[in-house]
Amino acid sequence: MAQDVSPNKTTATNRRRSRAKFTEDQLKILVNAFNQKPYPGYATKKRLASEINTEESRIQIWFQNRRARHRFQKRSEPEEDLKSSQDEDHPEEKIRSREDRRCRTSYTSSQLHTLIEAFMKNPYPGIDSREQLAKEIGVPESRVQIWFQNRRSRFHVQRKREPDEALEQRQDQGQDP
DNA sequence: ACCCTAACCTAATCAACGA
DNA sequence: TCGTTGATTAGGTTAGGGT
Repeated sequence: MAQDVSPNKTTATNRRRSRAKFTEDQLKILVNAFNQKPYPGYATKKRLASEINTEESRIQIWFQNRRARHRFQKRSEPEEDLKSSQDEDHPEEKIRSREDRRCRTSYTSSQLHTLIEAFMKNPYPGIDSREQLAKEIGVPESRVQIWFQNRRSRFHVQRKREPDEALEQRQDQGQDP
């Protein structure tokens, strides 16, 4: 698609975080945990993270990717396997036992100010920028990443809503759907 | 070249908190 | 109670590292 607000590549500040390589032991623990609970709560992710010595955000990403892969496979093989697997959700039971989320981060107005300013300069900060920002305002880098994701998403939505009007005080880098 | 998958993205939705 | 916004999800894309 021609939707390229994309990061300006080679700029050092837009680099991705380096790719993790899990050892077999680590993978074994992750896969095992996944088979028991594909939707772990925050406490579980935290525990796994310290167990295999990585960050909680890596665990989160790993589970997301793993679930996606599984769904894809299931689509290929719609039949088979019906009952042999363990557990299946009793909806009610599952909803009740919805695991804990990470508690909501609340930002001070000065932290928000810093974030917003950075967003206006570059809505797609790379790992280095995010880490620096995180250090500056004293929150984990993963929270900064989530903040940018939400901000971008809502920025896009807001834009669709108001095609015209309020076209006065906006400087954008020229992009139109 | 190709494959696998971590990293990253958007859009929708859940849910905490304050006015 | 309701709007704002942080957290989580589905589902898709980008890119690093191994073959």
